[in-house]
Amino acid sequence: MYMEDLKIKNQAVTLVDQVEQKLFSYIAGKNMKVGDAIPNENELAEALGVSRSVLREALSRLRMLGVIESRTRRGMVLSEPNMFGGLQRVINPMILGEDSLFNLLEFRVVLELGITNSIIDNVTDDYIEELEEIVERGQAYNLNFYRAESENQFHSKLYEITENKSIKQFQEIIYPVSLFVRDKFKDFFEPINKELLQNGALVTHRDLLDLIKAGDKDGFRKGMEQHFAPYSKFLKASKNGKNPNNLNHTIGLET
Amino acid sequence: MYMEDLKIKNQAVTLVDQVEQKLFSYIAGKNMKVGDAIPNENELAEALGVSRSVLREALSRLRMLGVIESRTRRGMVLSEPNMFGGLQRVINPMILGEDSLFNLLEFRVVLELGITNSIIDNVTDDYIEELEEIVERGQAYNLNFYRAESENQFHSKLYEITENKSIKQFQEIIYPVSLFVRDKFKDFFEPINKELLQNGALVTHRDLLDLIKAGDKDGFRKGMEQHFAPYSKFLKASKNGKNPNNLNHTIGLET
DNA sequence: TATATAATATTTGTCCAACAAATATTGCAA
DNA sequence: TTGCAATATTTGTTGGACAAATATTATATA
Repeated sequence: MYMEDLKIKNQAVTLVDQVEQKLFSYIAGKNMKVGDAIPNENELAEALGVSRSVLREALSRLRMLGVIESRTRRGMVLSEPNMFGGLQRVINPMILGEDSLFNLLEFRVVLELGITNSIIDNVTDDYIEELEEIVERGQAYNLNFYRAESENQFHSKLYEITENKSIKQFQEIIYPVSLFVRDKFKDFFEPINKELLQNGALVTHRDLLDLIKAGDKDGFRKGMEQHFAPYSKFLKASKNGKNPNNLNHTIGLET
Repeated sequence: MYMEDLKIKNQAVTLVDQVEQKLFSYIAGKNMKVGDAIPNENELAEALGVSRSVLREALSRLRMLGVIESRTRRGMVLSEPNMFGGLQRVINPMILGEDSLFNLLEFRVVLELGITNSIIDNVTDDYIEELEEIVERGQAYNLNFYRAESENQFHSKLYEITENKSIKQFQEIIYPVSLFVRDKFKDFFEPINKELLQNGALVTHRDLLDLIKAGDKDGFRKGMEQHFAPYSKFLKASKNGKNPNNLNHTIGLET
């Protein structure tokens, strides 16, 4: 028996939770496909032995996730859910703790390093032209902090090149986290960027684009690693000083 | 005006949707933190000008996402949401279309290639020992299809080494997709694995572990790329034959 | 007075009944 | 057969009621 099991549950599992569970297993169990009809509310409520209100609270959850759609008199049908709809909702209000924020920042870096091969493989002349325009529009105004617009467009375009809608959607949802962290801890990032600039180790979007054009997988990946160096340093520092509150202190020691 | 705007909405935005939206902006707007109390249902319903039922259907959604917790008589408080709770729910029942499944498969490959650096940086003797045990337990029984248990444990452990809970949770949710696809299209994977085996190009978990122990970042990454080669080939084939129904045909042409 | 116990009030969880709005179906008329 | 009107059905929304849990208050006892 694990210690967790001893924890007093803040609330017994509610009827709605159980119904939600049953609905999901009903759908999964019947091997239903998108477009298939679902019994109407009265039938479901009776079959489940709960009131229509409880059922509807559960159905409301499925509706939010996009698992079902419903129209008056036409009933409910299964639909293809938006995989990251839930993520989008909970990220928007920044109630996430710093641990989660840092995890997401690292997630983004990892993801972007992971797609480098795919980018080189998939890139076309059209894509390169679009990247060119984005880079030209985004003249750096402060170290490697590009104008937010161009910054976003450039990285967004990289994901677009993978032609993987899920990855792209995910990136667009968690991208604001990078901005948030970068802004909140600018005291950490600015000296690092300054140092990189002095050492000539700053990898700009222009540099990255040139590497893409050269079709140099290893070079491009290493370029990306260097481009994300400030984030990597930040994440490393945050891991050493476990407690986020100590972060500023940790930073003071490291710079 | 975009064409999309012309599309007949399958249903006007419902009251519950609007209330959900307002609740999220309420939370975001007030800069609320975890643990903060939320007005009780009657107050909220009145303030929003909707019935308690509608409000509760919206609250039910926030509860599912873990944004709020509620207990009888103690009211509702903000809580730290589970970022991937929604994803977990919609992935479990395999109602996702093949496009989404393939995207998720690629997502996994990308992610695992992206964490290779982090793994080399973070790995400790303890982790290596755990990996050793996992590899020993999992003697290959059929080409590079490891016993499912060991397969899962090995890759799961790699994510664990990153010490990023979000990435690990994400991986665990989408991992079943790999198994599902691999099983569904085994006619595609088996000849490829056979070919890799004959060419001595099969990278096993043992090989990967040796690369990790050597601390060889480039080697480890290339090893992972090779380890995922069957998936990469599969994804490439699926992209060429756009229509998933043609996939078997495409495969026939390519092998 | 301090403490334990009982009564009370409040808040979420659940049920029920009704009506509104949309729309599929049926029946009727031209 | 086609077009239109009446009907029925299904989801959307409201309001009220009670149950269950628990915080708060009042009461009784040492």
